[in-house]
Amino acid sequence: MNRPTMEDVALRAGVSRALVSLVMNDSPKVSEEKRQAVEMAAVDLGYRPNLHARNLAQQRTQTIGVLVNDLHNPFFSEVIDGIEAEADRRNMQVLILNGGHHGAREERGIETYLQFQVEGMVLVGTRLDDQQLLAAAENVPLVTVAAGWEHPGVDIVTTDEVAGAALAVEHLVSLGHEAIVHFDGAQNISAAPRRQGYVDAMRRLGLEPRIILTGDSEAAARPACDHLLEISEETTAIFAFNDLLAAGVLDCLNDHQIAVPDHMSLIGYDNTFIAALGHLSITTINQPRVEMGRLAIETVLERIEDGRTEPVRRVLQPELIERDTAAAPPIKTAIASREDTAL
Amino acid sequence: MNRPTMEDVALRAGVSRALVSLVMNDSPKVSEEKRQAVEMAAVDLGYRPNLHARNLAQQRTQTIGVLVNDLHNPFFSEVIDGIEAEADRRNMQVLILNGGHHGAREERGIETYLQFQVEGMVLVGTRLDDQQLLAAAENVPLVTVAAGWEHPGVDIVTTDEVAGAALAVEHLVSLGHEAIVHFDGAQNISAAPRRQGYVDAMRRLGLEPRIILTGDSEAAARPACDHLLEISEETTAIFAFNDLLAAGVLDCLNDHQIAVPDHMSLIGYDNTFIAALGHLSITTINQPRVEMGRLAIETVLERIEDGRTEPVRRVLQPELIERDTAAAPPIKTAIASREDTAL
DNA sequence: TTGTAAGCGTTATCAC
DNA sequence: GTGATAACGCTTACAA
Repeated sequence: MNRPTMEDVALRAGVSRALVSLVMNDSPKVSEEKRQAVEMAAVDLGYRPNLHARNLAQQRTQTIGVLVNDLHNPFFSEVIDGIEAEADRRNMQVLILNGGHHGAREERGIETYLQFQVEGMVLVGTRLDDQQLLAAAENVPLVTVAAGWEHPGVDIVTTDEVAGAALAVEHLVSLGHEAIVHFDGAQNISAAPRRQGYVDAMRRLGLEPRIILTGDSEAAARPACDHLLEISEETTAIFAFNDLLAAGVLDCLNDHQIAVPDHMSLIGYDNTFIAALGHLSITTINQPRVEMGRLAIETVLERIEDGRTEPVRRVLQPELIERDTAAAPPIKTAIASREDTAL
Repeated sequence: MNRPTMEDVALRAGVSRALVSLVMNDSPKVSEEKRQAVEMAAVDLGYRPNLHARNLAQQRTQTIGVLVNDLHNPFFSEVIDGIEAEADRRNMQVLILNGGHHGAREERGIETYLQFQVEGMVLVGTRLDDQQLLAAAENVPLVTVAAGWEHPGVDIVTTDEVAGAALAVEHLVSLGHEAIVHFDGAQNISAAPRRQGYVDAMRRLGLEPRIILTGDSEAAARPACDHLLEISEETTAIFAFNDLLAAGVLDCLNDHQIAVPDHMSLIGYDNTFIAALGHLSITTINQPRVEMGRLAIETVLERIEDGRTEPVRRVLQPELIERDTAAAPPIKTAIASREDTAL
């Protein structure tokens, strides 16, 4: 026999299908007697409600679709923690789909969610373009986390990345650095605001911004770092697009016998657990990831349950986390003889 | 107006609902003319098939549920890569649910999948007990990855972790180590086989196993490491339960001014990107994670599509990855004056 | 090739 | 309280 249905349970309990439904949704208006009978029958048969039938009949799914750019990046998994916790609290089921860095996958993910009739979508760090975003937002409440431009119809939860980058620059300058270069995140969705923040802050402080197009992975660090050391003798600090990149830079500097932070300071971004690894201990910029996830669910639920219709933009504040890779620059003479005094 | 349905599309295209269905599932037996008409109507209306209705009518979901123990651990995200790639190739949709280290969440996840009518389930590193496992396996093809005991009705994809641990021990011994201690994974599902492999290998080589109950996170390393250094002067090598733990140990040794690998050798497990981080460069044991994911889907599909019924157990081989944390032990005199010669 | 009609397993609206 | 009965949106024989 196939999976038992409500009909089967009803038959066995000697009641009607509707009564079984009421019991399953523990409605108050059902006699204790019948309730017991139904519950027994259900257990005996190993009955399990069919979610599709339920969703179809109920015309709602209580489900929110989460699409994440890259499951490997620890940044995203912590945002998911916040999302799951809040969704649990609000009795919403969440589905997770992984973009895997692939635009096509992300598009398919959105389509899947739409067909699934999710009641809301949360896009975490995805790089969908405006058109795709808006197309999706027409059909369902949509909030982007750590990604995405301003758009009517799309809610945004993010941190002020421009300010975050400025924090890094200001910290380095306050330590006495002037020749600070930025290893930028290339096509990563957050690359632009961080670059912007870096450039603005440098200019504001009367310094010359210098940017090397790099990327957002550890591997991307090597060529950029090698290049920098080749062309520039005087650089004393690097502001890396993210922690992963910073880890790569650290490695490269190590190979080049350049001590951190004695001869080169380094700041990352995201404050993922990578930066916290004792052995690396990278000074970085924190984003409140769990809170971002929580807020994303809250925000999307405002549309679903409270019927909000104007877009909102929630911006959290980044924070400097001081660790061991940023310190005062070496005195000039030390720079000149970098080789001699290296680690 | 609500979401358009097939009915709406049919009306607009001037055909029957069934015809629309045929077009949607691009059946060959529909005239080019009508197909065009239907497609136009669908686009005009922004029609999107309702997955629940489809699943209900079709009596299948083409969906495999993946339940993963901990999204933070990079080990799991790579298994997921393999799962997604293979599922794509085989035209199966995968859903991901996160156990988040929580037994209760895992149970709920299984229940959700069952109600969802998934056609198969993949459990990655979960710690469900036998009873829960079997209960689930009764309803749907089930394969565990890197987790779970032998069970009729449950397929297993794993690596030979006993052999993996032995690999670590043998490598250290071949370098000349004798006083090798194991920091074990406590309640982690893989702790037992790795511990076993360590003990067996040590005994086989005539050495005395020494185990310190530790855990599976970076944070767990500190107390164990402190403890070890307090009680034992002669230890020359540590075999850590996993890379994360090894990273923590590295940090602790660093604080204690013990040079790695000069005065202490260290081997991790999993070969996650943590171990590969240039700055850490931890010698470790590799598990072919992507292949494990791929194989998991293949295995579950054998039951779904080919109707296999006897359980299988697919065991892949682990592999030693030599990096920079394991070398010959210091000569005896160096050990005695560890403090003096430290980094 | 196309249309008709009978499900798929629930929920929801009514009467009783 | 409880039971018919009509949706829900789609697929799938079967007929035409």
